[in-house]
Amino acid sequence: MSNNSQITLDDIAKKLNVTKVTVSKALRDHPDIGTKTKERVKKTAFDLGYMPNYIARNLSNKKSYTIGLVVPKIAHNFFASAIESIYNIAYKNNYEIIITVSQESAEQEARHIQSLLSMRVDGLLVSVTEETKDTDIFKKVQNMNIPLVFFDRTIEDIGFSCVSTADWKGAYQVVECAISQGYRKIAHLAGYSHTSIGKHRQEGYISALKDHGIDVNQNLIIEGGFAESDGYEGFLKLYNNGISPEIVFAVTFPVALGVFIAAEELGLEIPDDVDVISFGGSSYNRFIKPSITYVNQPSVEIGEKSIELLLYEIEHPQNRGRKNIAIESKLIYGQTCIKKSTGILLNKK
Amino acid sequence: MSNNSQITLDDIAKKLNVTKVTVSKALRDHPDIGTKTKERVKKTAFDLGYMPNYIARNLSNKKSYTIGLVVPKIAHNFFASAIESIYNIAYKNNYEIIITVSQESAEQEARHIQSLLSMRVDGLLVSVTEETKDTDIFKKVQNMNIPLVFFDRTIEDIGFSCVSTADWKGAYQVVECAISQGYRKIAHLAGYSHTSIGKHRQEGYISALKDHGIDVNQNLIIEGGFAESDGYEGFLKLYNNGISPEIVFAVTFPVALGVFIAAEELGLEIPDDVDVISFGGSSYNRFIKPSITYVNQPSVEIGEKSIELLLYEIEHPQNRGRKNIAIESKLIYGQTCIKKSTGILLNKK
DNA sequence: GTGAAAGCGCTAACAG
DNA sequence: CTGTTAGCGCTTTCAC
Repeated sequence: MSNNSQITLDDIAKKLNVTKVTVSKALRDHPDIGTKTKERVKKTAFDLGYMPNYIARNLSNKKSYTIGLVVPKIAHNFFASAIESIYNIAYKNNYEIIITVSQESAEQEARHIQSLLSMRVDGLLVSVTEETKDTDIFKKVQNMNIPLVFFDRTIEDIGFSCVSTADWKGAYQVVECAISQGYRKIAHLAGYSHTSIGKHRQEGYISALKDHGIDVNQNLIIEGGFAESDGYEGFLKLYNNGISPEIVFAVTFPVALGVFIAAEELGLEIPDDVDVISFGGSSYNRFIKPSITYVNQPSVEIGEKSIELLLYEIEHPQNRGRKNIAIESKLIYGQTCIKKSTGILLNKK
Repeated sequence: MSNNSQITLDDIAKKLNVTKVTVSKALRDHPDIGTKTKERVKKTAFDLGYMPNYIARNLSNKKSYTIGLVVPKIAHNFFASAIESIYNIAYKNNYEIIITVSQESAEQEARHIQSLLSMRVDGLLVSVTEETKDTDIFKKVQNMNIPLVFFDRTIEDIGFSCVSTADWKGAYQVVECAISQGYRKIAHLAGYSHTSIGKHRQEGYISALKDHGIDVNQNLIIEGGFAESDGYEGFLKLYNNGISPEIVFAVTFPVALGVFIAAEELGLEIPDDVDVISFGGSSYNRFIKPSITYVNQPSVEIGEKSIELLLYEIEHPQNRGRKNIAIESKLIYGQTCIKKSTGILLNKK
C-alpha cells in the first residue's frame, strides 16, 4: 500500500518479530529460509513499500552493477545510437549506465574517469576525445584493476581491449570508389593523426591513392577535429590555399556537412563543382540533397560488441584486455561520387 | 606514485600514525585540522593513489550527488540535445547523471524509476513515454520524498513541477502560418491525446483553424506516436482514406520525415503535391530539401531549466513541486509552407 | 531454519 | 587540533 519514506530491513523485521538477517535472506530467496516465512516477509515488504538501498548493498558487496560511460559528445548520430545500443544490453544484464560527456576535452575526460572510479563502477567504456594524448589516468584504471574497453576512438597498445570500425579498410574502399569514378584530385579533411580513427582513415586514404598510381599531395590533406565546424574551416582553408579538389573525403559525417555549408557560402554546387564523400553517415542522409555516398559506421554493432566484451571482462578478471575487435563497414551509395563522365549512378539499388 | 587497488582512509592513517577521522577531515579541508597535517595527509594520499569511495561516503551522508534521468529515446535530436545540456549543468554542480531509456514503454519506465530510487538518486528528471497513463510509480516517488521534474512530455496535476514548450501556442502559430499562406485543407498527424504534448498541440491546431473560420474535420486528424514510422503510417492512412490534404502539420520532426518517405513512395512531390510543417526541428533541417518550416523546440533551454529547477528543489525540500515553466518557441522558416499562389518565400532572412 | 556478530569505508558528534 | 564512539543499511560467516 502506501507508506512514508526510507523503510529498512529492520523496520520490516520488527514488524514480523524476526531479525533483519532473515528478512534480507528471504527477500533474496535464500535457500536458508522457509517458504512460509519468505511469503510473509515479501508481503509485508510490499505493504510497507520497501525499496532496497543499493548503496548499502553495494558497499557490502563491493559491486555496484553500474558501468561508467565516457563519450566526447551525445548529440551526434553515431554516439547517440551507440549509447542506445550499449544501454539496451546493459539493461538486459541488470547494469545501470552512468554517462559522462568529455566534450572533446582531455581534462574533463580525466576528471570524469576519476569520478567514475570513485563511484566504484564495475567497468568503464570510453571513446576518447580528439585531444587525448596523456595516458596517466588510464594507468590508474589499470592499477585499480577496473576493466575498461575503448570503442570507436581508441588508444591502442596500452593493454585495454578495443572495439572499432575497420577504419583503414573503410577509408580505402570509399576513396577507391572515388577513383573508380574518375576522380584524381581527391582532398582529405582528416582527423588529427594522433587519434586512432584520424590516423587509420588517413592511412587508408593514402594507400588507396598509392595503389592506383596517384601521387599523394600533402596540400590536399588538412587535419582537424571531427565536428561540422572543422569541416567548414577545413574546406575554407583548402580553398584559401588556392586548392580546388574534385572531391573531398571527410573524416566524419559532420565534417562532410561542414563542407556543404562552406561550399554553399562559396557558391559551389555539390556534386557538380566539388563532390563529397565521408566516413560515417546518418539516418538523416536519405533526406539530404544530394545524399552523401559514405562508408557506414556500424554504431549499433560497435556499441553492442563493446558492452558485451566489457561484461565478459568484468566476470573474467583473469582474461582482461588486449583484445581487438574491428567491425567491417560497407559502402552506402548516395547521390554524390557519381561517375563524372556519364553522370550515371554507380550502384543505386 | 603508483599503487595497487583500493586504498582506504585507514591505510593512509596508519602510514601517518593518526586516525582515519583525521585523514577524512584533512582531505576535506575541515577547519579542525592544522595546515601541516593537511599537507602531510594529502601528500601521502596522493602518493598512495588514494581514490575516495563514494559509495561509502554516500551511505554515510545519505546523499548521492546523483540524478536519475528517464527519457523515451536517446537517438533523437531533441533528447540528445536536451540530455547534453542537462548534463552540462549537472556537471558544473558536481552531480552525476544516471541515464535510463524507457523506449516508449511504460513498463520499462516504471522499472527504471524503481532502480533509480533504489540507487538513492537525489532527484529525478523524466520525460514520459507515449503510453504512460498509470501514475502509481510517481506516487511512490512522492511518498519517498524524492524531488522530480517532468520535462517536455509531462504529467500535469499530480503535484510535480514541469518544464515544457509552449505547445499550444507553438502549434497555433505554425498552423496560422499555413493558413496565412492560403492553405485550408490542413491535416494533423497528431500525438496520442493522452500525452501532454499530443493534446496541447492538437488543441493549438484546432484553435487556429476555428479562429480563422475553418471547419475542423476529424478525418484530417490522425493520432499516433512520435516516431518516423508513425508519420509514415499516418500519412498512408490519410491517403488510403481518400483524403489528400494540402498540407500536413506533423506533431514532431521525425513524424514529418515519415511523411517525406510516404510521399516519395506515393510519387507525391513536397511541397508541390503535398506540403509539410512540423512541431520541432533538427540541426539537420538545413540540409534537407525542401527544408521544413517548423516551430522550434528549445531543447537546450528546456534541459537547462529543468535541471536547474530540480537542483533547486533538491536543496529546498520545503518548496517542491507544482511549478510550471513553459518555454516559448518560435517559427523557423524553411522551404515548405510557402504561399501557394505566388511561390514567394514568406520570410526568409 | 534462524540469529548474533562483524564489517564494507566513510562521516558526524562529542570529548579530550 | 586530534581521537573515540557510533552508525549509515545491508550481507556474510558461523553458531545455535
